[in-house]
Amino acid sequence: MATDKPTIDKVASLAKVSKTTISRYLNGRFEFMSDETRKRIRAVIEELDYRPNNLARGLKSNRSGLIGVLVADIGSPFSSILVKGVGDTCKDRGYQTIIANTDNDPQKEREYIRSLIDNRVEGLIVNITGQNDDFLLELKDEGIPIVVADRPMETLSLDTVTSNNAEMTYRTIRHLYEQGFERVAFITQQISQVRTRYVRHQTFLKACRELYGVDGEKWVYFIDPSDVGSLAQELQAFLEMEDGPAAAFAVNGVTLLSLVKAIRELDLVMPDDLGVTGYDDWGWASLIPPGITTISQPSYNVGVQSALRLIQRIKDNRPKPKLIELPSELIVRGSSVRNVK
Amino acid sequence: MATDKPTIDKVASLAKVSKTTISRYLNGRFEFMSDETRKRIRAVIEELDYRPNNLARGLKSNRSGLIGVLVADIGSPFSSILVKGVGDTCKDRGYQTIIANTDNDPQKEREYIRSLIDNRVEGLIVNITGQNDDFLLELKDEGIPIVVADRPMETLSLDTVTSNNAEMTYRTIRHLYEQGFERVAFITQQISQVRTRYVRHQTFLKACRELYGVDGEKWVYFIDPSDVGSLAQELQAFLEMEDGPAAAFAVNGVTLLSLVKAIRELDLVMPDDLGVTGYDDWGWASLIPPGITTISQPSYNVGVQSALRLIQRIKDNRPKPKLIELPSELIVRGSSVRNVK
DNA sequence: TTGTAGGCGTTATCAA
DNA sequence: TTGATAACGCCTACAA
Repeated sequence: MATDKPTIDKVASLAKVSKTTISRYLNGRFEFMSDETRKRIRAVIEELDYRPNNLARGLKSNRSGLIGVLVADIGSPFSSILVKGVGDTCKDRGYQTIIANTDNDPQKEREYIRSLIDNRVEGLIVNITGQNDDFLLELKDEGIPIVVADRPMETLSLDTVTSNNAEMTYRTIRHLYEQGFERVAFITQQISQVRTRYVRHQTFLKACRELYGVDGEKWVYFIDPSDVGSLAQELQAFLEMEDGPAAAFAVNGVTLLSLVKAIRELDLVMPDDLGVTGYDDWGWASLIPPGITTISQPSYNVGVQSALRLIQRIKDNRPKPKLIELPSELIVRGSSVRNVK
Repeated sequence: MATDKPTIDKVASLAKVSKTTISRYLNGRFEFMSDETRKRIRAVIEELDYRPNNLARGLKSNRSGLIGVLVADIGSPFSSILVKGVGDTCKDRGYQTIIANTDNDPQKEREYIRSLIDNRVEGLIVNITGQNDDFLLELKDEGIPIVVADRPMETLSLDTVTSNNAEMTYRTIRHLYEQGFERVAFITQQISQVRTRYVRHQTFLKACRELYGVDGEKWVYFIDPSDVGSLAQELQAFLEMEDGPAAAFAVNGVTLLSLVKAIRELDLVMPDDLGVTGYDDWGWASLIPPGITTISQPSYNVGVQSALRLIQRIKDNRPKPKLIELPSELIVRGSSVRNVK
């Protein structure tokens, strides 16, 4: 740095008071301060454009003003909008967010968490990979405030903010059923340990049993979203399996995108050849004729609520873990509506 | 925190050496350290799961290991992918990124920058709003390493990583011209002070002069992307203005999305009623029949290069500012290809 | 090869 | 109403 930043000592000497008084001023404790000194201090601070050093503050006070956020994939709209919700909320309350991207890699997740803690973040908002539960619980036991965003832990032993996955999945399958589709392909990435995928998968099976009276497993397709060709093949096979109106449900936005690509590759017409539904309304779903039926998640609000809960917990870490489930919205469009009778 | 974290003192006492030695160990200066003490220290550190406090480190050494990143809108794929590029690159080199979202608001931009500096970030990567040039230059003069990502400053007085906007815009208009479109609407948000918008706008005008021999201003439409209805009206007016094949160019991804929505609202057929091109290939452009012609920007790489340049500059802040222009790609799809002769 | 001591910029506890 | 002074956890001359 060319020009060295002014420190509290410099302010003190120019204002002709001790640094204790400056510190009081900085922390808004004017109770016993004469108006005169207060004004003098303010003048000096403005003059120097003095700003306290947060590292020093944090070191002394154990309050860094930093909140760590881990997301699985910042490149996906879900994560980035969630991050925005967190950021806006934290800013308003005097916190800065440090964001790290785990790429769904449990090892990266651990490394980043360690590093965030080294930077003395006051709390953590985690979109978990699902493979570090024990590690997270240790941290909790060490007293670090943690909120789990979007993907719950199986045990729910941490504060969790998510959306009503089971309900919406069921409702969507029922919608397809009521529209007269006679079978539904469930298109998903490997479940890995991702709890939302798991819940959606299980709910799908349940809906198949209760509505179609079948074991849904035969309609489940595990795919790699980047390999549209294979997906197209699988889809073809699904369609040829039986006659009658068929539909598909994509487990998340990335998968839905692949699904629509595969449909285009096969030159299928929605909903006649295949009814289409799935997770994540990312702006383009309405544009693809005849409009894709999607479940729109409250990502921004998940971010906001996670941040609020975390900040609460930073102030008082005693409360029992709480589960907050925010509602998603099923947006029905042409791709799942059969106009034939 | 329930269990207090171990400090360097604790490690020192358990390892029966002074904290100087521990500090040496932590910083990898084993040159004059006996193998035995080294092992002993390692054992104690593992045993305690000791990790140094970054705040204390940064306070003393003036190296926080933090890099600040400001983006205009983290919710847009452009920003979030850029952020990912920055994050990946920084992580590999031992830096953490603090990300802040300015919402294109110059005041927020200033506030965030101040706050990042309070946290002693070692450098800044900024997707500038374009209205804080003086402020940024002051910071530069104070010795803070800064890289401008995507949106250049008019004066180029800072390191800049961006893409070849002028070239790609010109090439796209020429493509439309060569396809026999007789006029081109330029759909844009308010330029504000956003340099990329400005450059694209100016290039459009230039292309109009050189190719069509007209003043392109009459074909420029300033729109609010969230107001699809108005855009549809304007588009209608543009189409009715004259006969002959007409096309449109959207200045960025957000605008392109609105444009396509408006086209759907008006029930226009691409490319017969309107040829469509524009910035940002965000995954869905290929899905909308007949496929939308887009310019795909190297966002990830802009992030990577920005980070690399910044880290270089953190090490040596003397070099003259450099402009790095990365190539974008024009992806021609059905929306701009006239198959009639 | 290792240790002593002082300081980084704050905050907090006393005492005045 | 204000000020000395001692931390916070680490790094680094300098000394041994």
